Formats: sequence, structure tokens, C-alpha cells
Amino acid sequence: MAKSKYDVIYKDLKRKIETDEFVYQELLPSENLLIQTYNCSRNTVRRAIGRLVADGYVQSLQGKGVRNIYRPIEQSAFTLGEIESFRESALRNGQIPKTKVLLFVEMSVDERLSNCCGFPLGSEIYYIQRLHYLDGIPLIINHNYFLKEFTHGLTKEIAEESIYEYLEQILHMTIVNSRRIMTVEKITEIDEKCLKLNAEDYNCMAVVSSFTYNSQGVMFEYTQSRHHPNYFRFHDNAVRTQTYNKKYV
Amino acid sequence: MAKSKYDVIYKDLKRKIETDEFVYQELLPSENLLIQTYNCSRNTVRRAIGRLVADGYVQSLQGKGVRNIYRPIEQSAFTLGEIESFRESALRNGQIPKTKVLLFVEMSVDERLSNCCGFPLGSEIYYIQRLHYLDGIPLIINHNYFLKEFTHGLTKEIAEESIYEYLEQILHMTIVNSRRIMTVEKITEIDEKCLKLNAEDYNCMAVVSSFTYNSQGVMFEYTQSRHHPNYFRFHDNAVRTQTYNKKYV
DNA sequence: TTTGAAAATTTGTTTAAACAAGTTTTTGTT
DNA sequence: AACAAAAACTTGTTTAAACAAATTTTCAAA
Repeated sequence: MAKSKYDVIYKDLKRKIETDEFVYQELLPSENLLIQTYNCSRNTVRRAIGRLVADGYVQSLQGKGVRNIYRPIEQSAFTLGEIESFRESALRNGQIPKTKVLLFVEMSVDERLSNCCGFPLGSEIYYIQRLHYLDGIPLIINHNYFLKEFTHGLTKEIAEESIYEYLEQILHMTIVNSRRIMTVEKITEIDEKCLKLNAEDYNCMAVVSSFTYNSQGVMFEYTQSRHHPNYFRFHDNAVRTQTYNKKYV
Repeated sequence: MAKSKYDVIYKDLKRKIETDEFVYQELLPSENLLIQTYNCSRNTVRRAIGRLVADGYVQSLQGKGVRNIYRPIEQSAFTLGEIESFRESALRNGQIPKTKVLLFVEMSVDERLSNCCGFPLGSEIYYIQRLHYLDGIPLIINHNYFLKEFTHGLTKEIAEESIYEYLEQILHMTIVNSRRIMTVEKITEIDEKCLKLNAEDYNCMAVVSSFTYNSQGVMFEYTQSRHHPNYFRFHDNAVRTQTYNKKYV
């Protein structure tokens, strides 16, 4: 697939950081050098670096340079700031994903559901319950609610593979962004049974609620992902915006 | 404080979105119009919009425009992608923060601590336990570990107010970025007592581990924030990077 | 009225240039 | 050798311009 120049540079720098081609705690080559290396303009190389900063791979220091502060993290972590299907995430980490469809029904939105997900009352939807395994261990129960209007033709078979692949490649839907809220909630009987949890041991779990939008600005998916507390791990990097005077060291 | 132009535009657009000056689901004024409004270049206005996209406030659609998809969220939520002290976050949400210092000691890093936080064995540190209240309710227990080398002169009194304010304004430290990991963990006796938790009710809690870096690339702070499960709420927005062919709505 | 091509409009990418601001190195003077 | 000023180098901000790509609008022909 044709890529943009800054994306190629971004990925190349990222790789060089991850493979220790750039030394930890050292400065990356200066913008001027990178411009020569990649034969591009300053803006383009700065755009790539900007993404590395957001990723927490480097920190950029006026007058000094760009310092590599990347440290490898443990596997199996879900990284924030990206929309990935379970399948994509697992494959990225070299793990073996398996998905079992517990429930696949068509229904319309009642008041309770409308309140928690925001779909209009009476909307026609697909409701899918899926259990996700990683390397044979049941880790996540997903409750997916898809607006039928935008996801025609979903089947149980598709749900066993990858729904996003179907939406993007077959229906040519453009998935734009996803708002997520993480909370801790009590486990239910379903959680207990499916994830082999023991309330004596863990009576809570991590819950990620996602609200996903297409290019029409419509929220077409609401998903509640209920994670085994022992395996849940979310990563994030925050950049401090200078509130006061900078200066020093 | 002197601000950059794009930051002024960003904040102004953000305000106009939050106050419904721009209609939900409608397109914002085109870049050309914004250029006239703010009397700036296209790059500058695009930089501001880029931040709104990252915030999940708008979605930007080639050939169409920039659509307002902002929905107000409940208060008391901690938003990812920013480094904020408890105090800053509370004040931003118009809540009354209170902090009680449970423990303030100077110590050196032992093997157990070195393993979980990454400080070199034997480093001199401040170890601070603080209980944070919001509107009178105890919500968070923080275990802060600061490298003494970079945070000289910390006192219990400062810890009762704002440590970050001290580091930035008095020591003129530049805090750059913070890596965070969210997990769910068993509650301890301290948690149970301080947060008035009941193991029958909740035997787990949300834990946010932060690794914070200064402008020298040194991780000078490790903090474990243990949140009351009932009040913990983390927000995030993810932008889908097109994996396949776009095309269509 | 419908269809389809052309034009206009919108966002996306890339280059170039200038100046500001912070840090490091060099240089010259004492 | 020590100090201070100057120069060089680094990232940060802003403007300008050109072209690409996607969508919407216009308009002419059927």
C-alpha cells in the first residue's frame, strides 16, 4: 500500500530505536542529518519525530536534540492510542488468538441499552457475545453492539474471524476513531464462568467501553470489553505541556 | 504566559466546540475560513485541528471538512494523554481536593523496589504515601518514589500541597513525559482501611503505575496510584490508521 | 429531468524559507 | 587558566506555495 513519506520515516526511525540501532539515552541524529539521510524536507522529518514523541519513544529538547528514551515493554500489553481488533493485537504480539462466539442475535435497542450506549431507542442492532482466548487462556469477554444499518450482513461466521476486516474490506466502511473509557466493575456470573474467575479470588475486573465512529460521524459500534484482571494491562504515554516557565536543565 | 499561535487557536476552537458554538455533527468552518478568522497560515490552523483530532473532538475528512463529534463527558474523569497532578486535575473539574500525607521518609532503593520501578539499587529516594480526597471522599492512595538527586529539599509540607509545583517552580525542573501502565490488583490492608473499602464488596482496585522523565532523560519519579474502584475512570481516544484501502463512506 | 463531465472546494502531503529560542562549541581577551 | 563574548548548532514557530486526492457543486448536453 502506498505510504506517505513521513510515515516511512517514522516507521524506520521507530525500528531503529527498537532494535537498538540508536543508543538508549543518546541523542538521535539531528534534523539536518535526518534530512540528508531521508532526502526530505525539515517538516517531513519533524512530523515523523512528532509521532515518536507522542509514542514516548523519544523526548525532544530545544537546543539540544532528540533523546532516545525507549525501553522495551512486556508483551501482551494493549497499547492505547490505537484502534486494533483483538486479532490484530494478538498477531502483533506473536500470540495465538482464538475467538468463540457465545451469542449472535439481532435485536432492537431497549431503554436500558440506549442509556448506557447512546444508540437511539428502537435502533436495529446486532448483539454479539464473544470470548477471546490468547494462547489457549480465556482472557476477554466482548459484548459488541453494531448498528445494523451500517453493518449489514454480519454473520456468526464473520464474528468468529474478524468483524473489522469484514467492515473495512467488504463493506468498505471507514472506521475513524474510538472513544474509550476504562473502569473497574464487579464480575458477573457469565464472567466468572467464561473466564474461570473465582469471586473469592477476584470479584472485580477491568472493563473497557468503546464508542466507535465511522466517517459519517455516526457511532456505529458500542462495545464493552470485560478483561480478566490478572492479564489486563494498558499502556499510555503522556507529554507534559509546560504550564509554567521552562528554563533549566 | 506567552503562548504560541496554534495553541491559542486550538484552545479557542476547543472552547467553541465545548460551548456548542459549533453544532454537533456539523462541519467546522473550512481551513480557508479559519485562516481568515485567525489571520494565520494554513499550517498553523491545521496544527490546531490536528490536536482536536487527537482529542477526539473532531474527525477530519479529506474533501469534506472537519466534523464536530464532541460529546460532553461526565466529570471526575481522568483524561489520558496529559500529565496532571491530582490537584490540577481536581481544580480543572471544579472539585475540592485535599491531600493527607501518610508517610514521608528518606530511604535507599532495595532489590524489591528496584525490580518494580527500575531505580538503580541503592539510590537515595524520598518515599511518600499520600491519601487524596475529592469532595471529602478518599479516592486515591499514591505511593511516590522520587530520586533525591533530582528532587532535593522535598518536605512533608510540600507534599501536602503540590510536589510538581515545587519541582517546576522552585527547582526549575522540566518534566517531559510520563509512561503509564494501568492494571487491576488485589487490595491491601492499607487500601482497605484508607479508602474505606470492603473486601466483601471490592477485593480489587485500579492501579496506575507511572514512570516520569525529566529533560535529562532520567526517570526521576516512580509512582503507584491505587484508585478506589468505584470512582476510577480513564478516558482515551484512539484514531484508526487506515490499514486497508479507504474509499467510501 | 437526468446524466455526466468540468470546475470549485476541501483536506492531505511535501518543500522551502525565515526567524526565535535554547544549548554547545569556538574564539579572543584578560 | 579563566572568563566572556561570539559563533555555530539544535529544536520551535510561522508563513508561503505547489500539487495530490476526495468530495461537492455547477453546468451543459442528452
